[in-house]
Amino acid sequence: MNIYKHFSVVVRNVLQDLAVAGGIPAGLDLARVAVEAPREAAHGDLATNAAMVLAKAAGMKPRDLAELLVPRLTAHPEIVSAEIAGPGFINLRLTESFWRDRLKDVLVEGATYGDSDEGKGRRVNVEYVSANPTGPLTAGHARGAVVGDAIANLLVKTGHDVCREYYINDAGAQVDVLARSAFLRYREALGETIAEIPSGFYPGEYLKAVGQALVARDGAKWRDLPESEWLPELRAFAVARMMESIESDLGALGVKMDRFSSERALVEAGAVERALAELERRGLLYTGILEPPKGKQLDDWEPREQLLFRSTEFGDDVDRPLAKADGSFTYFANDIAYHFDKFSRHYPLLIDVVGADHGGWVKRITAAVTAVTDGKASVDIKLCQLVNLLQEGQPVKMSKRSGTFVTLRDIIDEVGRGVVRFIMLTRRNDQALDFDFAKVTEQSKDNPVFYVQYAHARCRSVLRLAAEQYSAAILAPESLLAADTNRLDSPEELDLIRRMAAWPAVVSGAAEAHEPHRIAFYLYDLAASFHQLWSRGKDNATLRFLLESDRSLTIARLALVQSVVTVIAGGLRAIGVEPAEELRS
RNA sequence: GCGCCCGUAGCUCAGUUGGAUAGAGCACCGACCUUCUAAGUCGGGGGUCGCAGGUUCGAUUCCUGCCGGGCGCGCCA
Repeated sequence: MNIYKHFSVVVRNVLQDLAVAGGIPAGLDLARVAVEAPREAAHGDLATNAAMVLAKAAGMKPRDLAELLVPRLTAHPEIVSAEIAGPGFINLRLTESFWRDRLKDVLVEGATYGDSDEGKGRRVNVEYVSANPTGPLTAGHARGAVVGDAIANLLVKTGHDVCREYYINDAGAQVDVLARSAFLRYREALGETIAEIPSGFYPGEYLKAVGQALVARDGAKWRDLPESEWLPELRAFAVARMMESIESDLGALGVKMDRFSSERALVEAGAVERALAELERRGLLYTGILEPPKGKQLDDWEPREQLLFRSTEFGDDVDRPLAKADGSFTYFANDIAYHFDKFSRHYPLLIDVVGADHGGWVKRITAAVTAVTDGKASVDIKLCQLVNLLQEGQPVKMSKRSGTFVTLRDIIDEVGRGVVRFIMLTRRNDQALDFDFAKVTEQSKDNPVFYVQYAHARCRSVLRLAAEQYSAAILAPESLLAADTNRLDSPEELDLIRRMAAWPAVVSGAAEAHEPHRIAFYLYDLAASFHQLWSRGKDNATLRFLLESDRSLTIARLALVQSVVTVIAGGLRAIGVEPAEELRS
């Protein structure tokens, strides 16, 4: 149950009743009425701004309106008290049994606790990673991969029909460079000595395997042919090899795409012409001359007539070129075609997870999507800021040009998949993130992955011990569901229950905002609540979970512990992390 | 020059889409281990939410202008 949505309905019903009774005018706009958690727990369990946002329209003072609402709210069986505070807030306190019933929600729903059908099966396309197929995935790609995948998971949990998609940029000049670089390695594999990789080629060692594989397949077949003969074949071969490696790296991270879309295939199928025809039909194309960009030195700037898209009509700063001097389409034109293609596949909601260097591209693609779909599709672009790789606080040196860089695979091998995925979500996506190899594997409170996993492991340890001391039957669903949860009455226990009750709303909010980092922060808070409760048992033996002398209380506490396991495990899985059974090393 | 992102405790960052006395962790000071894992917990000090206006019952949040940091800026992808 999403408690905020639940009580939002309660408040709205009260307002309707009040309108029927003539206390307030009928037909007030209730859109801004909100029920949320107060910042300070001391203020109560929930707060509503109803009296404040409706006061003006109702022609009343906020507090007077609140006075009318309070008795009706208090009459609700799940509400203990309602009091007016500050400028007109109504603070609600809920019955303890309401909170304890949420524990039953967790136990009954298990792994699906927090899931909802809010998305109503709406189709969403999440495009992420989309790294150029010219080399292995790097540390930088890891962030986009994790963010995109977690967003997709959250959308699935909230009842959306999600497509995880990778766009292969296999149509530009960079894949020709790849092909030529692979050809060098091919000759090398045939026994030639390549002293040094010339500039303008990719120097990476990973291309040796591509050269060898081609020899294995075709022998010396291509060696003495002119470039025009071998280029298309080598390009296709090398791209396919790169994509295999990329897919396998993504697999190591636990990311599985539903679809790989090839830019080249799209272009060859005439998708660009179709998309541009769509824009033409709406009168959004013209031929003109752009002003030279200011503040940047361009020695070779020559004013030139070119095909332009009126992106300024949709909020962009300048109109954007669609055709190059040689008549071929720009990357932007292909991008429009690709987004139109996604829309044509019946995805009205598009999410693009891209690197921060795409900042300047947001306005134009947003404009293009609106234009080419006639406003029927929207795109949300999540820019992921840099990941700074550190070792004990010192930057790890990387240079893609010289071919030395830290790959995604290196990082996973070093710290594990779960750590990579969790740490990548410990900042908002638009905030730069430090990834310190020493810190992320440290077993301390300073390391959020460890802290959360430790809470889960502690819970599992208690459950294992319970099964030993009593019997496995004590942990059976029917045993835990029959627990007398009224025995859970300490502030720490109730705090933990309240936090777990918030989980469905956290999932819903994170999914709606496309902000998976909220899950990581929530899990940290939940873990803290649990560690607090745990340590109370240190001071006072009667506060431990397992009590020989009191079986009924033990069962109630085991129900609580099982719920914590369920919520933490569910939360970790939502961001693609496997919960740990134990951390003792 | 223009655009986008960011500016919150000494440091690293949250802040539930505009709410009340702005929160965590680290660092610092002081407590707690014959224990279901002390790899942890509790307490304390610490703030002009970059600055100045505006919008309104109410602004860290929205708008405008400055200041500071990052990224990007025709025919590359």
